[in-house]
Amino acid sequence: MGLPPYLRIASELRARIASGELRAGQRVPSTRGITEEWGVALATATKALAVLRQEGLVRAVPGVGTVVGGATVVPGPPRRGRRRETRELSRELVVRTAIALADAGGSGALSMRAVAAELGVSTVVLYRHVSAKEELVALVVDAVFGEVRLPVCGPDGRRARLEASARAQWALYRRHPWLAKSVSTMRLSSSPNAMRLLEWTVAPAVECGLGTAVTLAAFVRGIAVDLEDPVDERLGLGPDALLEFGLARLLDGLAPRTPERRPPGEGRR
Amino acid sequence: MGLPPYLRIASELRARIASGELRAGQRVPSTRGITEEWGVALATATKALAVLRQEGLVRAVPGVGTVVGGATVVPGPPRRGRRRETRELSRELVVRTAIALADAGGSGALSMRAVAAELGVSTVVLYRHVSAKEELVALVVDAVFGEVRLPVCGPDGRRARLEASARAQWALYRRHPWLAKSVSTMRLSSSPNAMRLLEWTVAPAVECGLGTAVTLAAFVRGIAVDLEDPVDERLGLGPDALLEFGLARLLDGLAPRTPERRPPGEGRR
DNA sequence: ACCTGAACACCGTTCAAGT
DNA sequence: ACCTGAACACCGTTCAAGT
Repeated sequence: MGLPPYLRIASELRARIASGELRAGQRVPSTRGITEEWGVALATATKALAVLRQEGLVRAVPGVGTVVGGATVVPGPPRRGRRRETRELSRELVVRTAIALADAGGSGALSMRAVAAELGVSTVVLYRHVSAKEELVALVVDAVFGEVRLPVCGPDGRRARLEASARAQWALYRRHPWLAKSVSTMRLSSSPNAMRLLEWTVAPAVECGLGTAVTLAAFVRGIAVDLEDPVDERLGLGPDALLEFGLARLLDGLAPRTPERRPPGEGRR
Repeated sequence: MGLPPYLRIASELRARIASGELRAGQRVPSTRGITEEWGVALATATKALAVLRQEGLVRAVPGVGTVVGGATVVPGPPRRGRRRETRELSRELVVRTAIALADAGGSGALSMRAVAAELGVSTVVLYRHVSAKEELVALVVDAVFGEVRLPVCGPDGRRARLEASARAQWALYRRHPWLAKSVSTMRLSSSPNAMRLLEWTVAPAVECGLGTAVTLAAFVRGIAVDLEDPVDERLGLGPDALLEFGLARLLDGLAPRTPERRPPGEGRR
């Protein structure tokens, strides 16, 4: 039949829902899953899911994925006081919805129009909460970096702390494969939560400057941009193996196991 | 006046051309220059130049920038044989034009429609030479990596060779500030010229595996993504200082000055 | 057979008309 | 005063109508 692939996939999924094979609350295939099952590009998978979302058949749930069921209330913060029952649009809800869409559909799914549609409001309404998409992306990145839980008395050895920081960042990029691309379009230093992480990385006991933390962060992000697309194995190394190999070597340079050199004075900020 | 900023800038530049302040062949301000002179975003600068290009007042010249003068023949390869005089559209010319546009207007200026407009053909024509934008970007990246001139008998010391490779890559990213973002949307391993560079990096004499070259490349690219936007100095370090600091530490790890450890067997491909 | 204008399905952002 | 449909200026890609 002559349907474009994304419509064909959408109607196959629609049939699965209609037949009861996929029930309300159950997850439909993720974009990644769709690219594998149908052998199509990420953009096609994203569009297929967007069709079903538009129809109200499925919705994006933060931290879960795309599930069957009409767009209802995105789980919000615990209600306090006697506010009226209807969900109130807030900057936080906009940001949370954007994250849910990106988690479900990749970086291509993070658009002003898609966020508005998911919330059931017209696009212009978003501009009451953010000045432009650029600001939304910055808020989204900051919110995601806010997920990182840093131990208050973390490891004090330099190498251990740098490694802990790098692994925390890597875990974040793994959890949100679209994140590295979004980070690449903004200044990480404009995110308070990212700065908090960088400063934790080079806490006083570690005795090195912010440049060390930024170098580490650039390396981790440099590998993480490959997380969104399916790996090709031509290099014989997937992103995880690359991270392990490169991180070990970088730590050797930044924090030799036998401490003999201290990173040059870069100004402790 | 109520004109949007990009039209205001376009008409100011138009006036400079009309008055003779900017003459045929001379360079008009680059997008970077416009962002600084008028205090606007990169996208605005790009749009302003696009207006003038559409009008045929200026054109993008590979390796030079945007210059005054109607869209005529982009300098092509030396003509051989007795082909007719009219410029013939080829995949190579499409790629060269795309590079010129990106050099002149940043990564945002690399669009199918803009390339077609610059060549004076309709957009569909491009699809006779590339299958999709994705392929065009891959070709553009490969062509740019082809600019790197590698010494046939390069440095044989491991550290010296790794450093030479990293600096060659950095120079490329500096020359094409949009490159890192384009590379981030594709697999570097799909570019023959990039693979050539990676293999040169870990030539037999250097005694390490491709993983070393890929680690180095990920680090350099991770810092290079910040090259397109104007720096903020909140971290106290610009990309150049970051590269110097991080590269030195990474080399310490990958190729210690007193060679005592050899990178683990990663398979020499 | 070849070529391309117009369309389709998007995008971010703004304006003007409506309540 | 507030809200939003429709518009504007894009984007990548495809189709169908024209020569």
